[in-house]
Amino acid sequence: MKLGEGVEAAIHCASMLASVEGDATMPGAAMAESFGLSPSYLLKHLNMLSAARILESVPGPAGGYRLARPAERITLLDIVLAVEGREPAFRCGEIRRNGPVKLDASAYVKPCGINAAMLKAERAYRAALAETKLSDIVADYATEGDPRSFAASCAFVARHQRPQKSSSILQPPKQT
Amino acid sequence: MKLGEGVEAAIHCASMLASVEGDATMPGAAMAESFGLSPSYLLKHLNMLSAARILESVPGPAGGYRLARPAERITLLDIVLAVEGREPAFRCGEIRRNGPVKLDASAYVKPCGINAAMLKAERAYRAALAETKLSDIVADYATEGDPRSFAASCAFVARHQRPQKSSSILQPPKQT
DNA sequence: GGGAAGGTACTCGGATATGACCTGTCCGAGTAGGAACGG
DNA sequence: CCGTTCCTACTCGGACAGGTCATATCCGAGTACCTTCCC
Repeated sequence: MKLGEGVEAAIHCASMLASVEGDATMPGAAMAESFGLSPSYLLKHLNMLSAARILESVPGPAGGYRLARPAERITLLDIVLAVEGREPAFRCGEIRRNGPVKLDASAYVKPCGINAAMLKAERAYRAALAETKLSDIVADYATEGDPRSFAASCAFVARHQRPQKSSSILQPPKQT
Repeated sequence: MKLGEGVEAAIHCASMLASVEGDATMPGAAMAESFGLSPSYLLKHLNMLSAARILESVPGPAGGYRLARPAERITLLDIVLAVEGREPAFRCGEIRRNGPVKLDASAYVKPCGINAAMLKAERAYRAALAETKLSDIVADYATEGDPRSFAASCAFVARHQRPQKSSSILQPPKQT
């Protein structure tokens, strides 16, 4: 019953990526600097998020990461499952049938009651995570959080985000 | 997000101990044999349960383990917390303040919204575990489980439980 | 024969090796941008 | 002056060590029962 600390980093990065405009990207090194983490290690978790289709990665000098879909359609459950794996925390090893007395396999067709109870609790856990969207986190941070911290985050995002070439068609790169 | 397999063993042992009569005890080695586990390792988990006042241990040749209170007053949450520890699974490292830009400490008085959301989910998890009593597990096993498996468990308990000296006053040990 | 003392066997309890997983780091593949060169 | 080519710098991605915790095991402390000895 212990979550890796990569979960915290992943959620923070995702909520930061929710603040970038349009299809602009943000390098993983910038986010690592923002949270005081090892860049190479953070890449590992961001890679898991992109493998789960939560983030998109763009290679190249102007590359980075961005959300693969709007923040309203990303839940905390998506992020936690992507980083920690989709298997339930409690795995029934069916130790009840490991005893010396060997019963017929037909005696174990009914699922283990303990397993059912543990999985019911885990469904409640996942349901609570699923009803919290990433947009809720961002909105709560904007309204409830300290204005100074929020302003600093916005400035950091504006400084490090990299607009993409396709978006530069909409906005001419230079006005002369 | 992964529970140790000792949790499963602990719950199975506790539900087995719920079937012993009165203040009789059952040795840990018997339960280890019943589930095909390493006796020495199972003792470790049973020791944690007795440290949490869920089980009582009696040393000596007629010793063993028994429930410290009725099964109606033991929940799955008690067992899980005793084995896995009481700390929440998600630990907020406050990485938001680890960045290069140093804000005043007053900017972080409000708790992290991510931490609040994760803890809310964990409260739901624990609440679901807390509403399942050990007596429910046993009753469900007696009614829903396979009769052959239930009979085998009862026979195993009757064969390995050790009545205590104080109870032998109520039931004379030998009838001649 | 009765009681007491000693020995034995069985139990739990803690201290000690081993292994797997998470953590942390490094180097390589790929691409966009810019500079240099030729037309 | 414009287009093409090459180069460089920056990015992600996967492969490689180290640390920490769960797993597994062994040996010691303690107690009840049994045997033996003494009265």
